[in-house]
Amino acid sequence: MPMSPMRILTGPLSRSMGKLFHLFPSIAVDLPKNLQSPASRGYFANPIPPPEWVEPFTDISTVPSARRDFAASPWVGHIRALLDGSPDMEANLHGFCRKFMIKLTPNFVSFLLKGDEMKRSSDIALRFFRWASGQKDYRHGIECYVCLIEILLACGDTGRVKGVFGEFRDVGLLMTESAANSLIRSLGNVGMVEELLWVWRKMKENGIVPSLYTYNFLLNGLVNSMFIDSAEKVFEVMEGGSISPDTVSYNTMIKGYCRSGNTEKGIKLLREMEERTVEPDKITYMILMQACYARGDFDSCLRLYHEMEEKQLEIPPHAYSLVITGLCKDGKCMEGYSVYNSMVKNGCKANVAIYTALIDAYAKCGSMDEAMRLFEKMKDDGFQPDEVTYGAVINGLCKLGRLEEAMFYSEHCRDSGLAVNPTMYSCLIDGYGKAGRLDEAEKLFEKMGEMGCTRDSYCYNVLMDAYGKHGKIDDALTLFKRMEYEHCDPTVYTFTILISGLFTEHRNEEALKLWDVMVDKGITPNVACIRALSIGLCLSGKVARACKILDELAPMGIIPDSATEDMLNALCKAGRIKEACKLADGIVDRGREIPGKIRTVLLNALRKAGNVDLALKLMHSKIGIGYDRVHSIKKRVKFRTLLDL
DNA sequence: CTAGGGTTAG
Repeated sequence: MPMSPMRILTGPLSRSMGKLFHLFPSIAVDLPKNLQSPASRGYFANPIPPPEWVEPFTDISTVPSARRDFAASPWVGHIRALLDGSPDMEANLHGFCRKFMIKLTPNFVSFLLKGDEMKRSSDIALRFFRWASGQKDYRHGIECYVCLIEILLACGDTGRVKGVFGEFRDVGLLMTESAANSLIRSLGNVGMVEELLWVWRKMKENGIVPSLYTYNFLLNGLVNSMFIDSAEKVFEVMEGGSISPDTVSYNTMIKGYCRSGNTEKGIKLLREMEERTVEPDKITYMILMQACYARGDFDSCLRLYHEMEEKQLEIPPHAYSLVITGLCKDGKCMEGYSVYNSMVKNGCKANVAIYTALIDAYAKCGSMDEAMRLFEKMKDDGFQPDEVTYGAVINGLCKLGRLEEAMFYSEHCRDSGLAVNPTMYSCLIDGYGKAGRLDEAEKLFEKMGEMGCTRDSYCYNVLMDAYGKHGKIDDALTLFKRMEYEHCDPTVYTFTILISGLFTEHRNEEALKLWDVMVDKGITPNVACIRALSIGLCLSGKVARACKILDELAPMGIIPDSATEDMLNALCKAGRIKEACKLADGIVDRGREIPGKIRTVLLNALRKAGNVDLALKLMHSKIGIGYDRVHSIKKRVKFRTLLDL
């Protein structure tokens, strides 16, 4: 009986067969039917042999030597193709291994677990793992558990990891250095500290000395789970031991401090690095710069960038992004532009966001022409402006009242296939509204709907504001109803606009009703909203009522700190000094503020309102002073006496 | 091993 080609593959000739396939791919045609079209035998989901069939022979030198035998085996491609997650997967694997007399080893199983098909689905990995453990004369090695755990972790499948890890712990395999390092790294990355520490203990028990890498993985694990104190302790152990912390250890600790909101401590550690001659690298600076940026501390961000420059470190593109956008947000467009220039000089390409930030900053500081020049420049540089860029341009133009140009760019934006978004519409509506061109504002508001653009609360708010500011509060109220009808949730701004508008029309009761509606909806009033209400009430002579409502806010955890000042300012400005004094006395009587502070506030309010005489009178009197230190007597003169004197 | 896409509105 002639030897079947199938048998050749199972024997020691398999490797030479592999070479033959590479040199003469046409040989594959001569293979028995079950290998050419394995689907017909139920082995493969895909009738076309997978690329692995030939791929391992193309460049064997790239395969690590420990794995070379597997990678070079021609049936590896087939067995991988069997890992398809089909219901017959286990049966197919079983059939294939039997037919080719493939003996499973932990080394081979872990090799297969490292394949790409496993990364796609943790289910397949787990099923393969389970199938293998049921095979005769086979027991999983520690590397198999490590691979499986890493796959499950990569899939974010923490629940199943816990199960598999428990099993792994119970099996009682001997811990190895590489297994410990892999596990500490991967468990650390997802913050499974309990399991990580078990591995650490096992490692120590088995006399494995942790390396610098092991320590760094441990630090990273602790930091990722926000165990900063523990990380600090480990770090101290390193400092006192034979393995000194390196740049990575410092970077990890700095990341930890930054993540816990302690950027200052992170910067302090950077200085310590310098003292101990551990060189900070670009990653050190990136961690710190990002932390500073996230906090809005753009000055520190810039300082760190300059330090990087001085140290002649390679500056990553993202660092430029942070510095430029930071400067732009601070309104320092010139400085931002100068950093942009150094970026270009260093061979870094800008991007849409950097251009957008610069355009926005120039527009906001009044250099609209410079902003438009950058807008053209970015296009010359090969960047297509996006919705945000158009948003910045349109906003800038609207704020300057250059509405026709703003409209032109919104059309231009649509013509370039970009959506005109609610942000742009709200800018335009606001622009027309502020210019008193209510018809056009309304038209745009309706057009949005026709264009299929969903209106957000901003769009309603700006139109409502326009109505309110032009004496059309009833139109604003109608729009408010429509907003509710169209399922758009009002915000604190919506209520502020309506409350101010109603007070302007002396419709106090309605304003107060809306305030209650707002509070009932669970919307927390902000400073502007409180100001609208308190000033509105004060000016309509209801000072006591204003004070009462403000007092009611305290139990809700809202401290209206500038409300007193706002009210006194409003009353003084309206020349209603008597009421202002009464209010000042009332606040002191309630014990809400110390008399000295109220005295200063009232004095400033009088001064601001141009009432110099009374301001001077107050300044030279003892009015409002609560405690006479010299005579140790409690003594307070009512503010009301200011007018009686 | 440690860092990695921001930017627009009242």
